[in-house]
Amino acid sequence: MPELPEAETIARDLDTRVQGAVIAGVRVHRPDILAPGLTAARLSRQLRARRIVRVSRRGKNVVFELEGDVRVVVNLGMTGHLITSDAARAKEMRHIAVRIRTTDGRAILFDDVRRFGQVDVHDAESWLARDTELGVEPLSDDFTAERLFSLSRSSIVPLRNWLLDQQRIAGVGNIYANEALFRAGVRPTRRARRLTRVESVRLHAALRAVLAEAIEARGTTIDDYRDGSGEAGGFQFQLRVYGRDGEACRRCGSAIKRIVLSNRSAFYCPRCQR
DNA sequence: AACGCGCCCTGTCCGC
DNA sequence: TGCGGACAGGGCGCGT
Repeated sequence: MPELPEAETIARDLDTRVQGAVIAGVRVHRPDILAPGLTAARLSRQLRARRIVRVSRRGKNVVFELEGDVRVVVNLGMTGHLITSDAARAKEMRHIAVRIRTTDGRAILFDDVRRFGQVDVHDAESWLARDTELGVEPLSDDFTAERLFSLSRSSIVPLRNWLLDQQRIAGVGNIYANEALFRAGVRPTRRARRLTRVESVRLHAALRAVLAEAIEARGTTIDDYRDGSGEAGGFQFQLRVYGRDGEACRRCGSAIKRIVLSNRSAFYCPRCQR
Protein backbone atom coordinates (compact mmCIF):
# COMPACT_ATOMS: atom_id res chain seq x y z
CA MET A 1 0.00 0.00 0.00
CA PRO A 2 0.46 3.18 0.65
CA GLU A 3 2.75 2.94 3.65
CA LEU A 4 3.39 5.72 6.18
CA PRO A 5 4.86 8.31 3.74
CA GLU A 6 2.05 7.79 1.24
CA ALA A 7 -0.66 7.97 3.93
CA GLU A 8 1.01 11.10 5.33
CA THR A 9 1.10 12.75 1.90
CA ILE A 10 -2.55 11.93 1.25
CA ALA A 11 -3.60 13.15 4.71
CA ARG A 12 -1.80 16.48 4.21
CA ASP A 13 -3.32 16.93 0.75
CA LEU A 14 -6.80 16.18 1.99
CA ASP A 15 -6.39 18.36 5.06
CA THR A 16 -5.70 21.28 2.75
CA ARG A 17 -8.61 20.43 0.52
CA VAL A 18 -11.43 19.48 2.86
CA GLN A 19 -10.69 20.92 6.28
CA GLY A 20 -13.82 22.77 7.37
CA ALA A 21 -16.07 21.05 4.85
CA VAL A 22 -19.37 19.64 6.09
CA ILE A 23 -20.46 16.15 5.12
CA ALA A 24 -23.73 16.03 3.23
CA GLY A 25 -24.01 12.30 2.73
CA VAL A 26 -22.23 9.04 2.06
CA ARG A 27 -22.59 6.55 -0.77
CA VAL A 28 -21.16 3.09 -0.36
CA HIS A 29 -20.70 1.39 -3.73
CA ARG A 30 -18.71 -1.59 -2.46
CA PRO A 31 -19.98 -2.59 0.97
CA ASP A 32 -17.24 -5.19 1.41
CA ILE A 33 -14.69 -2.46 2.17
CA LEU A 34 -16.59 -1.43 5.30
CA ALA A 35 -15.13 -2.68 8.58
CA PRO A 36 -16.78 -5.87 9.89
CA GLY A 37 -20.12 -5.00 11.44
CA LEU A 38 -20.26 -1.53 9.92
CA THR A 39 -23.19 -0.86 7.62
CA ALA A 40 -23.60 1.86 5.02
CA ALA A 41 -26.62 3.14 6.94
CA ARG A 42 -24.70 3.53 10.19
CA LEU A 43 -21.71 5.14 8.47
CA SER A 44 -24.06 7.59 6.80
CA ARG A 45 -25.90 8.36 10.01
CA GLN A 46 -22.70 9.00 11.96
CA LEU A 47 -21.16 11.29 9.35
CA ARG A 48 -24.03 13.34 8.02
CA ALA A 49 -23.93 17.06 8.87
CA ARG A 50 -20.59 16.82 10.65
CA ARG A 51 -17.75 19.22 9.93
CA ILE A 52 -14.28 17.88 9.08
CA VAL A 53 -11.98 19.40 11.70
CA ARG A 54 -8.77 18.03 10.22
CA VAL A 55 -7.31 15.11 8.30
CA SER A 56 -4.42 13.28 9.95
CA ARG A 57 -2.63 9.94 9.90
CA ARG A 58 -1.96 7.07 12.28
CA GLY A 59 0.35 4.34 11.00
CA LYS A 60 -0.79 3.68 7.43
CA ASN A 61 -4.31 4.94 8.15
CA VAL A 62 -5.75 8.24 6.98
CA VAL A 63 -7.94 9.69 9.74
CA PHE A 64 -10.75 12.19 9.14
CA GLU A 65 -11.36 13.91 12.46
CA LEU A 66 -14.93 15.17 12.63
CA GLU A 67 -16.80 17.37 15.05
CA GLY A 68 -18.10 15.52 18.07
CA ASP A 69 -15.01 13.31 18.41
CA VAL A 70 -16.06 11.08 15.53
CA ARG A 71 -13.33 9.68 13.28
CA VAL A 72 -13.48 8.07 9.88
CA VAL A 73 -10.44 5.81 9.57
CA VAL A 74 -9.39 4.70 6.10
CA ASN A 75 -6.85 1.94 5.56
CA LEU A 76 -5.81 2.05 1.91
CA GLY A 77 -4.79 -1.59 1.63
CA MET A 78 -2.63 -2.28 -1.42
CA THR A 79 -4.39 -0.18 -4.03
CA GLY A 80 -6.52 2.39 -2.21
CA HIS A 81 -6.76 5.99 -3.38
CA LEU A 82 -8.25 8.96 -1.55
CA ILE A 83 -8.88 11.97 -3.73
CA THR A 84 -11.28 14.88 -3.87
CA SER A 85 -13.74 15.02 -6.72
CA ASP A 86 -12.52 18.45 -7.84
CA ALA A 87 -8.97 17.20 -8.49
CA ALA A 88 -8.09 17.02 -12.18
CA ARG A 89 -7.38 13.31 -11.99
CA ALA A 90 -10.55 12.34 -10.13
CA LYS A 91 -12.08 11.10 -13.37
CA GLU A 92 -9.38 8.45 -13.59
CA MET A 93 -10.78 6.66 -10.54
CA ARG A 94 -12.50 3.58 -11.93
CA HIS A 95 -13.14 1.56 -8.79
CA ILE A 96 -14.81 3.94 -6.40
CA ALA A 97 -15.87 2.09 -3.25
CA VAL A 98 -17.11 4.99 -1.10
CA ARG A 99 -18.10 8.55 -1.93
CA ILE A 100 -18.36 11.08 0.92
CA ARG A 101 -20.23 14.11 -0.38
CA THR A 102 -19.69 17.54 1.15
CA THR A 103 -22.17 20.41 1.27
CA ASP A 104 -19.99 22.50 -1.05
CA GLY A 105 -20.86 20.13 -3.90
CA ARG A 106 -17.62 18.18 -3.85
CA ALA A 107 -16.87 14.67 -2.59
CA ILE A 108 -14.04 12.66 -1.07
CA LEU A 109 -13.59 9.53 -3.18
CA PHE A 110 -12.19 6.29 -1.86
CA ASP A 111 -11.16 4.16 -4.82
CA ASP A 112 -9.71 0.66 -4.41
CA VAL A 113 -9.38 -1.92 -7.21
CA ARG A 114 -8.46 -4.87 -5.06
CA ARG A 115 -10.63 -3.86 -2.11
CA PHE A 116 -8.07 -4.82 0.51
CA GLY A 117 -8.71 -1.39 2.01
CA GLN A 118 -11.12 -0.66 4.79
CA VAL A 119 -13.30 2.18 6.03
CA ASP A 120 -14.24 2.35 9.69
CA VAL A 121 -15.86 4.90 11.97
CA HIS A 122 -15.00 5.45 15.62
CA ASP A 123 -16.25 7.40 18.60
CA ALA A 124 -13.71 8.62 21.17
CA GLU A 125 -13.75 5.40 23.10
CA SER A 126 -13.41 2.93 20.24
CA TRP A 127 -10.72 5.08 18.63
CA LEU A 128 -8.69 4.97 21.82
CA ALA A 129 -8.93 1.18 21.74
CA ARG A 130 -7.88 1.02 18.08
CA ASP A 131 -5.08 3.53 18.61
CA THR A 132 -3.72 1.41 21.43
CA GLU A 133 -3.51 -1.63 19.16
CA LEU A 134 -1.12 0.23 16.87
CA GLY A 135 2.56 0.48 17.69
CA VAL A 136 4.77 3.51 18.15
CA GLU A 137 4.90 6.19 15.45
CA PRO A 138 8.41 5.87 14.00
CA LEU A 139 8.80 9.61 13.43
CA SER A 140 7.69 10.57 16.94
CA ASP A 141 9.92 11.31 19.93
CA ASP A 142 8.57 8.17 21.57
CA PHE A 143 10.45 6.07 19.05
CA THR A 144 14.03 5.77 20.24
CA ALA A 145 16.85 3.40 19.36
CA GLU A 146 16.57 2.00 22.86
CA ARG A 147 12.89 1.26 22.33
CA LEU A 148 13.61 -0.42 19.01
CA PHE A 149 16.27 -2.53 20.68
CA SER A 150 14.09 -3.57 23.59
CA LEU A 151 11.08 -4.30 21.35
CA SER A 152 13.22 -6.59 19.23
CA ARG A 153 14.43 -8.78 22.11
CA SER A 154 11.37 -11.02 22.28
CA SER A 155 11.19 -12.10 18.64
CA ILE A 156 12.95 -14.64 16.46
CA VAL A 157 11.22 -13.38 13.28
CA PRO A 158 13.38 -12.15 10.36
CA LEU A 159 13.73 -8.38 10.70
CA ARG A 160 11.99 -7.65 7.39
CA ASN A 161 8.89 -9.43 8.69
CA TRP A 162 9.32 -7.99 12.14
CA LEU A 163 9.24 -4.44 10.78
CA LEU A 164 5.92 -5.08 9.03
CA ASP A 165 4.09 -5.81 12.28
CA GLN A 166 1.91 -2.76 12.91
CA GLN A 167 1.58 -3.54 16.60
CA ARG A 168 5.26 -2.85 17.22
CA ILE A 169 6.03 0.07 14.91
CA ALA A 170 3.13 1.58 12.97
CA GLY A 171 3.41 2.53 9.33
CA VAL A 172 6.34 0.56 7.95
CA GLY A 173 5.53 -1.62 4.94
CA ASN A 174 7.53 -3.75 2.56
CA ILE A 175 9.24 -0.97 0.63
CA TYR A 176 10.51 1.03 3.61
CA ALA A 177 11.35 -2.05 5.69
CA ASN A 178 13.72 -3.19 2.94
CA GLU A 179 15.10 0.28 2.34
CA ALA A 180 15.77 0.90 6.03
CA LEU A 181 17.53 -2.45 6.43
CA PHE A 182 19.78 -1.60 3.51
CA ARG A 183 20.70 1.74 5.01
CA ALA A 184 21.37 0.08 8.35
CA GLY A 185 23.56 -2.57 6.71
CA VAL A 186 21.52 -5.44 8.13
CA ARG A 187 20.12 -8.40 6.17
CA PRO A 188 16.35 -8.77 6.02
CA THR A 189 16.71 -12.38 7.18
CA ARG A 190 18.41 -11.47 10.45
CA ARG A 191 16.34 -12.58 13.44
CA ALA A 192 15.06 -9.59 15.41
CA ARG A 193 16.56 -10.88 18.63
CA ARG A 194 19.98 -11.02 16.95
CA LEU A 195 20.07 -7.31 16.21
CA THR A 196 22.96 -5.80 18.15
CA ARG A 197 22.65 -2.60 20.13
CA VAL A 198 24.85 -0.75 17.66
CA GLU A 199 22.76 -2.01 14.75
CA SER A 200 19.56 -0.96 16.51
CA VAL A 201 20.91 2.58 16.60
CA ARG A 202 21.63 2.39 12.87
CA LEU A 203 18.25 0.85 12.04
CA HIS A 204 16.43 3.45 14.10
CA ALA A 205 18.19 6.27 12.25
CA ALA A 206 17.69 4.54 8.90
CA LEU A 207 13.94 4.12 9.44
CA ARG A 208 13.46 7.75 10.35
CA ALA A 209 15.63 8.98 7.50
CA VAL A 210 14.00 6.88 4.80
CA LEU A 211 10.46 7.70 5.97
CA ALA A 212 11.24 11.42 6.18
CA GLU A 213 12.87 11.45 2.75
CA ALA A 214 9.95 9.57 1.25
CA ILE A 215 7.47 12.07 2.71
CA GLU A 216 9.63 14.84 1.28
CA ALA A 217 9.38 13.14 -2.13
CA ARG A 218 5.57 12.70 -1.67
CA GLY A 219 5.72 8.92 -1.55
CA THR A 220 6.70 6.02 -3.79
CA THR A 221 4.71 5.23 -6.91
CA ILE A 222 5.62 1.76 -8.20
CA ASP A 223 2.40 1.29 -10.05
CA ASP A 224 -0.74 2.85 -8.76
CA TYR A 225 -0.16 4.90 -5.62
CA ARG A 226 -1.45 8.44 -6.08
CA ASP A 227 -1.53 11.42 -3.71
CA GLY A 228 -4.64 13.40 -2.71
CA SER A 229 -4.66 15.10 -6.10
CA GLY A 230 -4.18 11.90 -8.06
CA GLU A 231 -0.52 12.63 -8.82
CA ALA A 232 2.34 10.13 -8.57
CA GLY A 233 5.03 10.35 -5.89
CA GLY A 234 8.75 10.66 -6.54
CA PHE A 235 10.59 8.38 -4.11
CA GLN A 236 10.71 5.44 -6.56
CA PHE A 237 13.76 7.16 -8.08
CA GLN A 238 15.56 7.06 -4.73
CA LEU A 239 15.01 3.39 -3.90
CA ARG A 240 18.26 1.54 -3.22
CA VAL A 241 17.09 -2.07 -3.07
CA TYR A 242 13.32 -2.45 -3.36
CA GLY A 243 12.41 -3.84 -6.79
CA ARG A 244 16.06 -3.67 -7.93
CA ASP A 245 16.98 -7.36 -7.98
CA GLY A 246 19.75 -8.08 -10.45
CA GLU A 247 20.69 -4.40 -10.66
CA ALA A 248 23.92 -2.97 -9.26
CA CYS A 249 24.02 -1.82 -5.66
CA ARG A 250 24.39 1.96 -5.74
CA ARG A 251 26.97 1.77 -2.98
CA CYS A 252 29.21 -1.21 -3.89
CA GLY A 253 28.12 -2.38 -7.32
CA SER A 254 27.14 -5.91 -6.29
CA ALA A 255 23.96 -7.38 -7.76
CA ILE A 256 20.93 -6.79 -5.54
CA LYS A 257 19.24 -10.03 -4.47
CA ARG A 258 15.58 -10.86 -4.17
CA ILE A 259 14.41 -13.54 -1.77
CA VAL A 260 10.98 -14.53 -0.49
CA LEU A 261 10.14 -14.25 3.21
CA SER A 262 6.65 -15.28 4.30
CA ASN A 263 5.45 -15.14 0.71
CA ARG A 264 6.59 -11.56 0.18
CA SER A 265 9.67 -10.30 -1.64
CA ALA A 266 12.64 -9.00 0.28
CA PHE A 267 15.59 -7.24 -1.37
CA TYR A 268 19.13 -6.71 -0.15
CA CYS A 269 22.72 -6.20 -1.15
CA PRO A 270 24.71 -9.32 -0.24
CA ARG A 271 27.85 -7.26 0.27
CA CYS A 272 26.54 -4.21 2.14
CA GLN A 273 24.13 -6.10 4.40
CA ARG A 274 25.33 -8.72 6.88
C1' DA B 1 2.21 -15.61 23.12
C1' DA B 2 4.42 -15.89 18.95
C1' DC B 3 4.70 -17.58 14.42
C1' DG B 4 3.83 -19.12 9.63
C1' DC B 5 0.57 -19.83 6.32
C1' DG B 6 -3.49 -19.23 3.43
C1' DC B 7 -6.61 -16.12 1.86
C1' DC B 8 -9.21 -11.84 0.56
C1' DC B 9 -9.50 -9.43 -4.87
C1' DT B 10 -8.22 -7.47 -9.36
C1' DG B 11 -4.94 -6.32 -12.72
C1' DT B 12 -0.64 -6.80 -15.21
C1' DC B 13 3.20 -8.97 -17.00
C1' DC B 14 5.96 -12.80 -18.60
C1' DG B 15 6.94 -17.24 -20.65
C1' DC B 16 5.32 -20.74 -23.57
C1' DT C 1 -3.09 -14.08 -29.86
C1' DG C 2 -4.21 -16.88 -25.93
C1' DC C 3 -3.54 -19.02 -21.58
C1' DG C 4 -1.72 -20.13 -17.09
C1' DG C 5 1.05 -18.72 -13.37
C1' DA C 6 3.50 -15.44 -10.64
C1' DC C 7 3.33 -11.30 -8.46
C1' DA C 8 1.78 -6.65 -6.41
C1' DG C 9 2.44 -1.03 -1.31
C1' DG C 10 -1.69 -4.99 3.45
C1' DG C 11 -3.72 -7.35 7.06
C1' DC C 12 -6.80 -10.84 9.21
C1' DG C 13 -7.84 -15.37 11.02
C1' DC C 14 -6.45 -19.90 11.62
C1' DG C 15 -3.93 -23.90 13.57
C1' DT C 16 0.25 -25.12 15.94
